[in-house]
Amino acid sequence: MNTKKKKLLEAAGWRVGSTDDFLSLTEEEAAYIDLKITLSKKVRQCRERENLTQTQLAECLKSSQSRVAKIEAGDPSVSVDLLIRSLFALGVTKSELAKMLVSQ
Amino acid sequence: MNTKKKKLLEAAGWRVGSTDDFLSLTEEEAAYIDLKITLSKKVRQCRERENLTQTQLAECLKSSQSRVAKIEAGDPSVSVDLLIRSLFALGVTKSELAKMLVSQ
DNA sequence: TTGATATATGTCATATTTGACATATATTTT
DNA sequence: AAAATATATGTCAAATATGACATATATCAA
Repeated sequence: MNTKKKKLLEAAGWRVGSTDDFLSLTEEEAAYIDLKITLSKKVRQCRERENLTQTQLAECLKSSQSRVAKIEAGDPSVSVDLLIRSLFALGVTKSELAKMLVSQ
Repeated sequence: MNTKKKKLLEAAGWRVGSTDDFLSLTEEEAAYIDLKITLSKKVRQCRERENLTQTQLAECLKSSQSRVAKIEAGDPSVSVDLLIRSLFALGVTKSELAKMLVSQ
């Protein structure tokens, strides 16, 4: 995946319509970015539901507050691995994760 | 002795050196590995359904045959990112991906 | 059998992701 | 208001993932 493309997309902000035809993304690139955005939003949702600070979640993840901020910001430097591990750390199950993908 | 967890690790191709290693496996680590195994199986399923060789899928992914083999083997060097990008490259949609997580 | 094609495994230089840190900016509390 | 707390952003060395390659082992057709 083109990192520059992702960075551009992210810098421009996602709220402007769909990502599909933006910068001529392929279907799979769009799906991948869409997934990352969905997951990043869910991390914030779950963390706030658990009344945890970013610092507290960072401790669970053995990471840092700044990285949690990036996770929730959908920063391009954050992998799907880390997003999903964050959700698991917040107690999300596989079936709940599945629901997250479709619920948006 | 949690043999279930050990089997999870071994099925994924992880080298479980000592008993201590797999005993320290937390629920979230187990969920993460379980997810990777599920996804790797689905990649093979989808590729075979499309009648593609590993080499052909590698071309789609701009990767290599050896990496596709590792993807399908659930090799620990393969990220969830790559697993999911592989599925998207095979035409899997977000909602289909969601179903994959629960169907096993 | 042989040869052709497909998949598996090991290694490695490069690329990407990571936690950590500094520090800026919100947000809340007193 | 200031102080305390929470979140955002930029940077970077170290850790991890990656494609590419060599080569081993299947699988299958002739």
